[in-house]
Amino acid sequence: MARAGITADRLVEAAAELADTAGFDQVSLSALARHFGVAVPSLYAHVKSSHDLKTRIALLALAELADRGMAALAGRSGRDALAALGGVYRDYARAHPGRYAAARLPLDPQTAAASAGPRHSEMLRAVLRGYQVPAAEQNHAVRFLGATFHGYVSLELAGGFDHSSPDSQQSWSRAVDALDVALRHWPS
Amino acid sequence: MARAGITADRLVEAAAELADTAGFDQVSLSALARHFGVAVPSLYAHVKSSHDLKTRIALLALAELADRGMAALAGRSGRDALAALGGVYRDYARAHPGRYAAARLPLDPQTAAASAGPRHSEMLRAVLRGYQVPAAEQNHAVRFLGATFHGYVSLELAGGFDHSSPDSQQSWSRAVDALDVALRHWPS
DNA sequence: TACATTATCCTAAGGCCATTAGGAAGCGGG
DNA sequence: CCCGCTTCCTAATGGCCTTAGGATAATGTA
Repeated sequence: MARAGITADRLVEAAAELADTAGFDQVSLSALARHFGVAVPSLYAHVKSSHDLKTRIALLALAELADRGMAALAGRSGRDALAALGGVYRDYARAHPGRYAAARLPLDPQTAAASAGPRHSEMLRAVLRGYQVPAAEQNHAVRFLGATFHGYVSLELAGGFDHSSPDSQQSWSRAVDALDVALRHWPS
Repeated sequence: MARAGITADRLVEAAAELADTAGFDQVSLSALARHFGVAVPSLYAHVKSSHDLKTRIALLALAELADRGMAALAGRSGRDALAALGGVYRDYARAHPGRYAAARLPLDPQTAAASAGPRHSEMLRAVLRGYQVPAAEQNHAVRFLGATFHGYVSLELAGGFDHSSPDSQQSWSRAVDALDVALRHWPS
């Protein structure tokens, strides 16, 4: 019987692809086994469980997002950096909704610490360097930024802005402006 | 055989309770059948499907949230109204995480239109009455507010703020301040 | 009260999914 | 060449959702 040549990485890649096209909740070992023309239990040679597979998608998404974020932030500051980082999140979520959903998965503490998650906080903190936010307020501002980015992307992805004018691009632009204002006049 | 006295409402109430205590993803017809001491297919006399049940939890949550929001907004304006409405979302999500998760479920257009969803936009719009946001900017601001509220609550619920200082209450307070600033200096 | 209707509940059965156990077969190193 | 590791298989278990069709309790009516 010819081998299918499955590796953990190829599996995760295919799973991420499936998540983006069919929805994260459609990711299953069964679906992947069908995709690779293989029996379901065969996949257990590569991943520990269905949960393990989903966690790996999350780690992939967090890493891809962090890479793009770092690239976007390079050489930018202030409002430019803010818009660039926000744009990365938004664009990634629209291009890869399944991966983005995976990235919101709760991770156990060790996994989270070893993930690209910390890099995300660092990126938000880097954006703040372009504003005069007091040191003691940095964490608050990071949380505020993260919340708004995630919230907007999440609502947009859920289709919340689909059937009402004006189009989402304009609202996004305004949201970035509003964040810029809030950071420039950070309350203390 | 004694009847269990199940009604659709009691079913949804129990499901919502289960969602809050065990997690929304633990809500299943099986679990509810066990809870009521009844065979699983019996539940189909009251709900059309598992999806129908979850949708009803979402409608319940949206309605409860809207009721509390309306009550909190009564007699308040400006920053007070902003903080009150935000507090309703945050407190509800912390007290009823399962219901809050249900409320984020995508609804088909008719169901959404008949739900309490529209009341939520109205509440956000009511908050804006306390600020000088131009009419053409109202939708942008509504989306911005909704995104930040939801984003913050969502991250907090996922445990994102659990293991880092300072505590989430302070960050929340700052987030409300930041929103207030953004609305008072809305970019146009 | 007796009966018919309806709503509630049941068992049986089929399908999809995840997981474990244990066996066969490809593939590379010695 | 062949030993061993990895990959893959079948078989079996158990959980979930759903439909079909039958029995029974509650309700209203003659």
